[in-house]
Amino acid sequence: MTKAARNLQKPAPANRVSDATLRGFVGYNLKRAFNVMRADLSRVLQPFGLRMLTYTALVLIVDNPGARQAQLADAMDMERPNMVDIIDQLERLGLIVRDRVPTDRRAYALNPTDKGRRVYAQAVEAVTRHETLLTSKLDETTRRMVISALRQIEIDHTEGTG
Amino acid sequence: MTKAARNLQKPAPANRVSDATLRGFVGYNLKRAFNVMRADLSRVLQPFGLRMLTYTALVLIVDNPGARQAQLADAMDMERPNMVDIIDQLERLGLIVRDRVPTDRRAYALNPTDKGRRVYAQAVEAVTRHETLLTSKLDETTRRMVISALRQIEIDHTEGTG
DNA sequence: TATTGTTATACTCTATAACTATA
DNA sequence: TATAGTTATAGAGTATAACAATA
Repeated sequence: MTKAARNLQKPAPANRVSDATLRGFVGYNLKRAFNVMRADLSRVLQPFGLRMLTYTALVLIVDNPGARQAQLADAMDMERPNMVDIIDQLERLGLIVRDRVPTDRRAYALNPTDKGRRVYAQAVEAVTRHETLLTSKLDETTRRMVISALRQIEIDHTEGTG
Repeated sequence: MTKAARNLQKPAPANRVSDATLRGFVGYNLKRAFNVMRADLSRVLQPFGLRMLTYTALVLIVDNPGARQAQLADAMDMERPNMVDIIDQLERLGLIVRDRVPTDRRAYALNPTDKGRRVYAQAVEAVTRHETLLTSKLDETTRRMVISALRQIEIDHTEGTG
């Protein structure tokens, strides 16, 4: 029996599940698009031994040498404890170092290594290609408008909370 | 010492972490907005004993009574094993039932209970209010454009993959 | 007292492999 | 052989509580 023939035998309402109710929400479409993006990004970052968050942290450290973990956690909008493993991994990969801050012996100044800067350049390039594919159906104006709208969603909430 | 005064004493590059490189990517803004949405949605759904995925599944089951788990997993773009716990939870909450399909004893027809339909109505209303707040800075045209663009991102990838 | 980094822990979302009972 | 649901397991991304060292 062909797949089409099989489908015809299935009960009508169960034949194809409709998500029409949910499709009207930005939140639902946001979740779906995010999932697609994350799965694809993971694949792109795998050759570098990176995942989404270690990639993000590496970019922030190269762009902001000397930043502390708490500042990084703040910038990534996450809790401090979750930074520890991320920084551990980047250090183990030899991409960054934890330098002691002489004026505050509680803190670490996070700095990229030469290797870290090289991997940064390669990874950003790979992610840029990934982004191009991801948004291939959007013209530049739409792409910018989406970025702007997503930021509005984020900022809006941040204002209301803290 | 005031917070502003403290900030002035910190080393310049570490003072404020810039994510300018990442902000140019749709992917990064997507992730940030998604995180905000998810945290807020969890709070909204908590009074119903629901989380993001159980809410999604409940809506799909009420809108598509009789659907099987595999179909639901397909609609939610997730692997079948991950549906089990979601359906278990909805069943334990008394919101849905697993009815045996007479013509295929391997499968379950998922159906909402009366309580499930009531919670559905209340939860969708609460999520609608949440969505309104989330997108309060976007006019209706922009909101629709964002939904359309997010869907393009998702569909684009789906075409390339399967 | 407050902050930095840390440990411990738990919850949620996701994926893969392999099993059972059916078909 | 293939499919529906399941079990077991692992990897990511989150959050909270509490601690030691330092400010």
